[in-house]
Amino acid sequence: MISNIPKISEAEWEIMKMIWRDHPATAEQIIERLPADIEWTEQTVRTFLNRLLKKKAIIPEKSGRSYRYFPLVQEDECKRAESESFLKRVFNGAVGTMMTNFLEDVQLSNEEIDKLQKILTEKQKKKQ
Amino acid sequence: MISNIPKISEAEWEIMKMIWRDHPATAEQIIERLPADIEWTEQTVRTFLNRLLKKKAIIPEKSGRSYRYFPLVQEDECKRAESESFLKRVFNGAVGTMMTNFLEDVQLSNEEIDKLQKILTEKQKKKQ
DNA sequence: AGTTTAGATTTACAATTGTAAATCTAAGGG
DNA sequence: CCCTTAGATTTACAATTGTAAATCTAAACT
Repeated sequence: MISNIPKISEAEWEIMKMIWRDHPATAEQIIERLPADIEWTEQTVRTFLNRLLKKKAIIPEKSGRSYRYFPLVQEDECKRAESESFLKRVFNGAVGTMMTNFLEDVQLSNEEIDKLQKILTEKQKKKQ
Repeated sequence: MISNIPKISEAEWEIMKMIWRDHPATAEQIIERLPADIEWTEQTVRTFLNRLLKKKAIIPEKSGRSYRYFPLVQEDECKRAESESFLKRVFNGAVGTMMTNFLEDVQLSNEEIDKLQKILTEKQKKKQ
């Protein structure tokens, strides 16, 4: 089955992240919970919700006078799709290069480093 | 100085990658060298070139009847900008999560694994 | 019941993007 | 010197996106 993940725009991602994190969510709630650095009017948020509805990324459930929204696409799948697209576009699909680039560029906590190393070691074990 | 990296669209990335890899490049050359799975007419490619010119991402140099294009923005910087944007949009800026996700999802060659591990070890050393 | 109003729905509108076709122009061929 | 033509430039056009305003509608208040 071809998992049909709709194309989610940058602004829509913001909305989807809210809904994934905490659903069902009303427009109201989403508006309240938006990160402080985002300044969208209510109308703007409702527009994005409608576009996500049209794209079948979320599904509404009537609740009193308003709707509660549930995700219809999975966070994991969307992340994977978006990651693939990014990887291909920017790094020609070369994961190694991409990783190296990130690692060199960014600082990580000791815990994060440990975790990554553990995953790598696991991967290596499985290989031989 | 605020390094002014223009927003480069998906199609434009394809062109920029060609120009970074091998410049100066004429429109002709770029068209020839495009990956086989991309089917753009000459006009389409020229449109993208013009848009990149307008965005000051490339710079032309007259050469006979045609132009040779040079990159005006650096590959590294563009990659970094694009990576940051992706990271923020999809993973809320959490590099660790992103990395973990990728690592779990993707297969790497032994060499790549080694290289990544080396980088991680380096990073750890520097920390204490 | 009539009025306000919160939320939903419709409409708007410019910028960007993907995808070119149409047209212009100068250089090379006859 | 005129014609062809390769490449450049201009124009096109629908879809998507960011950003809402305008309007509709049903519920809540008086």
